[in-house]
Amino acid sequence: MRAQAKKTEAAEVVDTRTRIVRATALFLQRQGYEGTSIKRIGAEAGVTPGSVYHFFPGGKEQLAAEALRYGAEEFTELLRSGLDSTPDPADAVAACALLLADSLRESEWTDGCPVAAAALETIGASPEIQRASDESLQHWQNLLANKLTAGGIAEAAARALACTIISTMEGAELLCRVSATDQPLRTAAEHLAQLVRLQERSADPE
Amino acid sequence: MRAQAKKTEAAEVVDTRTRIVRATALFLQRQGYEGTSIKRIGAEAGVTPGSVYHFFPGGKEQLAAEALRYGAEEFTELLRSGLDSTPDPADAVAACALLLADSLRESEWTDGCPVAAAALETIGASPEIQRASDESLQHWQNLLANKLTAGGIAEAAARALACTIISTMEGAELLCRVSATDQPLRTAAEHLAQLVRLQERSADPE
DNA sequence: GTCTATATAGCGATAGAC
DNA sequence: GTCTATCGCTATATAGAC
Repeated sequence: MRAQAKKTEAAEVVDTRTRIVRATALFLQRQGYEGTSIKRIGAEAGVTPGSVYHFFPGGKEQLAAEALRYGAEEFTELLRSGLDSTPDPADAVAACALLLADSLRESEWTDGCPVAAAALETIGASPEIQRASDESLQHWQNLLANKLTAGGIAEAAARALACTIISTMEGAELLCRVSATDQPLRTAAEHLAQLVRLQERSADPE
Repeated sequence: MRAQAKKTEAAEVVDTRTRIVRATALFLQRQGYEGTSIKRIGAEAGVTPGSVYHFFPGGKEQLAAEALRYGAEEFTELLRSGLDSTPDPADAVAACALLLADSLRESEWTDGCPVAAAALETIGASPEIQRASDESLQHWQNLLANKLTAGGIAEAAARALACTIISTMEGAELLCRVSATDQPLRTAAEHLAQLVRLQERSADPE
């Protein structure tokens, strides 16, 4: 059999550019932006710094912005998975928080949100990264809002709820990782479900 | 009282060590841990790097841990101010979120939580900073829980609520700073007040 | 497209004069 | 207690061979 890539093979083969983006996304989740060097990214991807700059002439900032969007897509999948797990919006939101807790514990709290750390480090300093962060956070809120409106919650209330859900999940993730426990996200799951049910009742006073 | 400092003076006089800690706390809020250098800290404090190491032989890590606690105390004061503004726990919690929004907007979203950025960058890499972060987050939760129990909420429910309140405020701060709007924190204030009232009713079914 | 080699700068940290 | 000077290292980024 040839050495070339077949999707069915166990060891996935990806092109160099993708390996670089993946390595960057991983380090952004673990150490943020400033703590991640092009040299280490290259080493993880199996290339030299020169190759990194070949694909990303805009340097570290361009690479980070693209890796941030790449990593954000993974969290989008987690959200989709949680939201599709049940038709009930409140239960679905709780499922998302619990999935996140499981995912974080799996990496022993090392691999977190690809947006949070990099965004906090570069606010007001890198418009490129800030824009990518903002778009990811907005996208997640849209996914949630769609589920909530589909469940009968009014548009405005759904958008507000979606915003608070992302806020709470982001903050609870911080507390989980710092304390190395899943309690904050499990508690958040409970409270967010209560909050969703509260808006359901407000909108539908039968 | 010492001879050098008088609190009533307009231009506050502080000793070198305190100036270094303050400068570090400021940079931690703006750029996080990795993006802050000893050289810049010294420049901001008006001393050379050598002086910084004179006061902090443990280096950047020791200095950051102490500055983090120093900066956390400022947020403690903001929390106290919000909690003391009204006897009603739900209103008090909302007041805290709104005070935070005002404080962030005042710096044009540049100066954020002294814990969040540094903690996310150093999880699993600096036990010293991680411990200081954890203690600050726990302390804030204790302040909130006391207010909630004083308002008639049962101990366990109050602790859980306090955890979610800090989670939501931390996450909403991230969303506010990234989007340069106060909407996430204002929405969070509303939702957190609803959540507190919900536990009040559960505990006291009159 | 990937490499070696390097330019330039900044980093954390230390030694020792004053 | 504060300084100057510097060590050893790493950073981002570039130039050019292959």
